[in-house]
Amino acid sequence: MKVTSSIKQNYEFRRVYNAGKSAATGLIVVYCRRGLRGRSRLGLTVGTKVGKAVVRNKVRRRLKEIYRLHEAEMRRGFDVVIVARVKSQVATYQQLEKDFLRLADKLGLREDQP
RNA sequence: CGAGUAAGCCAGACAGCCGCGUGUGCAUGCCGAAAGGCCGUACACGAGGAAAGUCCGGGCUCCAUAGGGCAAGGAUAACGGGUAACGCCCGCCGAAGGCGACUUUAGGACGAGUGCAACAGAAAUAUACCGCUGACGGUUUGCGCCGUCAGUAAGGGUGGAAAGGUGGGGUAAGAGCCCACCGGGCGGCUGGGAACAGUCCGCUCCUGUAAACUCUAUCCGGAGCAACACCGUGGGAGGACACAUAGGUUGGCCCGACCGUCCUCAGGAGGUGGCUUGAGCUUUGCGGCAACGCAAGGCCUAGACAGAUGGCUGUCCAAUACAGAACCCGGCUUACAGACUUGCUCGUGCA
RNA sequence: GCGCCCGUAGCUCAGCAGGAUAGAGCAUUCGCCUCCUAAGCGAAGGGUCGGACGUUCGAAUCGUCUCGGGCGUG
Repeated sequence: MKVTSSIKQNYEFRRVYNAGKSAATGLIVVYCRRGLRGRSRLGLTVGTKVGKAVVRNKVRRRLKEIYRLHEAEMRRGFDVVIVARVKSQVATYQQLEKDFLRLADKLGLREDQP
């Protein structure tokens, strides 16, 4: 991912949860917060409740892939955290993609579509 | 052909586009005093049979320990072998199941001691309720009946279990009291490397329970890669030096603000190593029933640190299960869609 | 990684050095009481003791394996 690094430290996640805006569907929750200028950052949270290691890996990889494919459309300079909910373990890739795009529009993370 | 049984093996394949981790090479664009880091690009490699549960056994590291033993605590339990070791594996014996191939098996000791055995039953490890028998006494013409004392585990019913079982002799009635056969135990003899087996001989100890305490034999020091080693801002402890209207830092100077200096020790956050070449995999030959061992040749096969395998499309296929390395090995256990191979057994038919 | 605990009625818990009817409180249903309700009183229903296998004459209790849940600690 060219302009996006990842959020790693727990306090950074906490800052986004507390001080950021959020939106949710049944599958995922998206938090966002204005961060460094020109650099976007992505954090993924897939808790133990979602499933076993294989299931969590699959959900995380799908979310990462969704973000990667739509990175070009996103506004820069935001810290974004995507939290997977329990239902996401049975969702298809297409469902996850649809929900993410809807939430991104709602939070104003995407550039205005031409 | 059908039914079964045992063992082994695979764990979707191929192609295209986008994307990820590690290593090597190239390029030198950016940062840096340098070491090096970031970015780009090419190539190679990139999860499992259980990576899982964490139930055992080790390696490795640190701590403790002169060396050894005892106690405590824990584990294991027929015998022989394999192994680095094991509670694992192989072979074999006994027991149980199956027509059979074969499967299952915590399988030492209750003849060292202690405990427990509810309810039922007269009585539960010792016993006389009913019954049977004898003696004495009473009663009766007599048979018999009643009482006291003694003998008796053959019969009754209870129970998981009632002094090993069956038959005969014997006796007042009975009893391993005696005999024959049988079960189990102990000692001897024969066979076997051993467990063990035996139409052999002797003894006569014979309820069950040790996944009850216990006894016997063997084994075990503790903790874990977040171990441990190195670097290590700030702060801490100790020592030496300096003793204060001093000195240092900030600053051109004053005011103001802050502060002892050096050395040693332990070391939070963070970083680097540990980190993958190993009781390794594989081919052939030899030894062994086998587990396995030996020799020669070949191969290098993830190493992350918020943690790499995903998305889309097409073809084949009946369909894709259980599931993600985290210091490393040997096992065990558990989960699992299916595909394939081989040996053997039983039944049926044909020649 | 290491260590520990708990699964029993719809809920909260007893019973766990084996003994055969598995109890208690709350809740549920029915009856009494009351003009009605609550409270009170009386009764009833509801459990394969998380699962499987074993030891034993007999297992909620003992052993092994397993499933689920929770906690401590570096």
